[in-house]
Amino acid sequence: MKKVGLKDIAEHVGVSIALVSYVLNGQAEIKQVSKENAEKIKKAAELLNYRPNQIAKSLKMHKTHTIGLVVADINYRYSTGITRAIEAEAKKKNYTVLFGSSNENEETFAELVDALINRQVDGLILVPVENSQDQIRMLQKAEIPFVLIDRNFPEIKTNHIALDNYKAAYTATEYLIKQGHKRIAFVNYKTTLFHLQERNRGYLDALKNNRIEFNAAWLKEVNSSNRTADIQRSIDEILGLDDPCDAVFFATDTLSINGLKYLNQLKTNIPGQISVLSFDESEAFELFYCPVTHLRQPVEAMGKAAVDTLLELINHNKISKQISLMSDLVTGRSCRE
Amino acid sequence: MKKVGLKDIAEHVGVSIALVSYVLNGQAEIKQVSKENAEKIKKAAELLNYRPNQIAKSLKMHKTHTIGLVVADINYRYSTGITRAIEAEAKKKNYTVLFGSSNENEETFAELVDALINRQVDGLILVPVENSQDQIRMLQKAEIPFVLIDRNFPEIKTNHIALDNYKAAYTATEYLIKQGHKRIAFVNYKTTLFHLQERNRGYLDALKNNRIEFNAAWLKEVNSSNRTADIQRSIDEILGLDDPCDAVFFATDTLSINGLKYLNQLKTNIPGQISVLSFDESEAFELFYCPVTHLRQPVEAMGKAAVDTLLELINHNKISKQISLMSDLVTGRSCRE
DNA sequence: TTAATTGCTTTAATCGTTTAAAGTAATAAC
DNA sequence: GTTATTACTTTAAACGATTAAAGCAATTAA
Repeated sequence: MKKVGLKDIAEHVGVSIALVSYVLNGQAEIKQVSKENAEKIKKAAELLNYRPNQIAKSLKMHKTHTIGLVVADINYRYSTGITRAIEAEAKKKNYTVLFGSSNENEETFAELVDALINRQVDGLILVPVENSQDQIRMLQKAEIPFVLIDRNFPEIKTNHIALDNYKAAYTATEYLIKQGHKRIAFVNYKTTLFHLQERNRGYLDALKNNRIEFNAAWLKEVNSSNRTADIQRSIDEILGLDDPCDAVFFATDTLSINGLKYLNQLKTNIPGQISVLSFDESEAFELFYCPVTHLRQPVEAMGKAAVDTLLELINHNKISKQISLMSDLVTGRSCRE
Repeated sequence: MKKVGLKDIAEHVGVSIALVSYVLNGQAEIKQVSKENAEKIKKAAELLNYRPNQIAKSLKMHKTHTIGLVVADINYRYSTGITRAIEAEAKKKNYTVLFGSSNENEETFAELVDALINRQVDGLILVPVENSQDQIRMLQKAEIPFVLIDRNFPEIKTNHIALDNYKAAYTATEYLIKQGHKRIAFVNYKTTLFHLQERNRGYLDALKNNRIEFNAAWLKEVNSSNRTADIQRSIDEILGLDDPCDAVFFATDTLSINGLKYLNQLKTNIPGQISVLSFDESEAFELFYCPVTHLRQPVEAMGKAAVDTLLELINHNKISKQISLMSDLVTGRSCRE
């Protein structure tokens, strides 16, 4: 079955292609197409099962009604949540989402961004990876509409939407302190990513402002390429201190899932021996024998904000938005009361 | 910064557009372009930062080098796994993946398929939802290359790639029997989806062939729109029998996660009181106090097979493939030994 | 010397749309 | 009866690429 185009409808009805185009684009009224022809054209389109060729339309209109989304890793809970939220919002606005996962790899990230641009997406929503600054600057120079989400680079002025990571970490740490913990460990990735560093800062400031003297052995930085081993060593260390830690705060869901697995292996009693708190969410947290207290990110709001901001940019409004959102502390039973 | 096209390069160098196109498509040799011009053209393309407009190319070539993927629900573990696998394989073959999630909704499914076709994807990989038969038949009539994955309709002859669900359920049930279980419950969704019904059949046949008399109270069918309550009632019932079940086999990860949550709430001892086995995988399974024994689907192989089959369809037409894959039983500690 | 060949380049049609501009026939105005 | 207006419809040029086919020198062959 060969593809039917405007031409086929035009021939079938016996009018010109233009007329068909007008009618099918709802311009029948303003182009004063006769009711008779309008009717015939609609019928024929239906009959022949016409489907507009978006490619041709895009070429002519210089608009694809598509936005590109690059997440850091599709296996993250955050990624599926944000993808769903962005898709839902985009659909409402009649946009399609083209999607890719960089797997935290700088080159894959660049390739994806390139591929999306070549496909003429109208704009991009990006979760940038470490060292992708040049790529971001390139987008700015090329004047391609984009918004960063989840992460941003403080040295580059961009439109971005992210959690207030400092405040989230601060609040959570303070929560642990209020629960009576005195020796709180913080396990984070070793990274230059600003949003994760902000979590360190929040943790440290909360300790300081609550007059808890920080012990350098409490802050653990895990190398993502050696995650499992590093986490195990970190946990061994914080539990093996002369004054062992009585709480551990994980900076991401991936860290805590790994960590919990090891704590299980050690048959550690949570929260009896040590309290656990984590950033992000995971279905595993609910299923854990003591549901894990965690900081839930407002992915729906983020997704909506990202799409809305991007569409403003696409529609030529020179806007500058840096949106900061708050996380919810979802209390489980993994923290001593 | 305005977009640079072949024309800009041609003007910059002082040659025709055709020459530029030949050089940039690696046809310099066979079109016998002079080394001098070829060199100049390449330099100019670099200098002007030329990016081919894939939209224009697609229009001309009637090929977008894009495949559309519709998963059932991006929140399923299966979906992220298969998406990743398909993306990786597609990338190897130089295809891009356009992606959507139907959320198990028939209309959303139809809309997504439509949108992808309008975008002129070269073919589709689909996880069809309940009652999407008409949509599938429409694709066949329109001769659009597609392959079904995970699920299929026995009444429609299609190319599809899926687990051997019967055998998987059979093997797992038999495993439980071999471990000495006598009263094995099976919790599935109430559905017309063939692949889930096959799981019922495998469960039932395993009982029969092992001379265990089936008790109708063991087979529970959960309504997905009332999942949590239905699961809880099911579990109450199988535990409340005169002869309570000593094992429960969940037909999907979503069912077992919900079920385990409730079993936790009841403070049931797994596997002491009841053994648990599940289809699919989940990070929650690993983190559960007794890692959950489960049937892992070979998503990488499936993704590869799906892409390979689809590309064959796209390129050479007329093949017929029904690929059946085997699952692995990953043994945790949730089954009595 | 003329014709054929080789080496390289340009012309122009095409893909399926959109849309300004021009065309046409019927009716209304003067 | 001529001109203007109205009510439609068609023509044709884009959009940015690909690629047969044609064009044009310079070289070789007859």
